[in-house]
Amino acid sequence: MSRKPPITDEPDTSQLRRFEEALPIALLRTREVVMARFRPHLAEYGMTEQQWRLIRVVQQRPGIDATALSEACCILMPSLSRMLKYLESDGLLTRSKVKGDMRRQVISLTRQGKDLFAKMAPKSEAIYAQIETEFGRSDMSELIAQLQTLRRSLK
Amino acid sequence: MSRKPPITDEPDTSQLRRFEEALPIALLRTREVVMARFRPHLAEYGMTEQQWRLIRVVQQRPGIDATALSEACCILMPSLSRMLKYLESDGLLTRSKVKGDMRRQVISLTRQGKDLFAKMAPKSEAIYAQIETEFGRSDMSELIAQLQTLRRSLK
DNA sequence: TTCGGATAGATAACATGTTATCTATTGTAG
DNA sequence: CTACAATAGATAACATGTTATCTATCCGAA
Repeated sequence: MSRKPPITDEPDTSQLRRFEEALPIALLRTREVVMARFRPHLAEYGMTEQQWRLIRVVQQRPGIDATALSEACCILMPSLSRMLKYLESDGLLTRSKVKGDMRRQVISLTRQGKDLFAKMAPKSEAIYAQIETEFGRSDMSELIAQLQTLRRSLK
Repeated sequence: MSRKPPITDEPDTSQLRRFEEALPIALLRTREVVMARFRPHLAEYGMTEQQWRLIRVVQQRPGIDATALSEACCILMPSLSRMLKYLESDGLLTRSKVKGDMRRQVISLTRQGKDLFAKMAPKSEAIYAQIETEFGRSDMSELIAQLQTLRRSLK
């Protein structure tokens, strides 16, 4: 009696529950539900989720270099390079070389980029607060803490 | 004394913590750390994360239709259409029309698709078990439960 | 000092994500 | 029965994700 049944055309109900409950898909689904709240707001300003993430980080850390921005935004360098090119040509941010290390570049928001952030931030905050209210403020911070603990466990 | 300070070139440290701790980025980072454990295994078989997710669901639910597969895998229909086209031409799955509703199609694994699943599944399970061990089995199920609770709160 | 390794960023190539729209079919109110 | 809305899936167009590779610069050991 092997514990591995033969592969057949029948549904494998033994693993169905496992997949539906697996951590990676749970993280993905949850993120979808959360981001669904933000998407209409982002769409009003023609921003993608990633572009907004990037703008926010540069607003908080003007003069950040590309590598640190990539890490902070969870956007890999090839994607980031493309995005910076477009956002720069759209006039939302500037890139400048660093004296002392000609490989690096530092990034800051233009006036237009700062204005965009200022226009979008309040509602973005409001949406986040609403999510916090619906889920529960303490549950929210507990969840975030657990996620951080998991990351530390696996690193 | 406005609570909204003027926008300057100085780092806005008041919101830095918030972004780093925000739920969407926490979910993203955590998913990255988890998936990093699976990627080498997937790469050995030339599978992307999404392709493997799809294969697993079809293995568990042969005859599933495209809409249900899209929902189960968290892959939007336009992406799914492309993937099914390629995976079918690679001989890993089949699509067939449904008598009674000519719009729908049902999907099943070919022998080759089943063999691929059978080859990959054990190590995939082992990686998952290892993650469970490092984080803690009970913490893991608690986290998954909390994620589900959050999804229900927001729906 | 110099040469080889390391680092910062860009680019190529292909896969997937996202929104809008399209076709074909099905269900339904009138 | 018919016109119309709804549904299943496909396609277009563009943005991002992912791996591999490339260039330029920096750094450290011989």
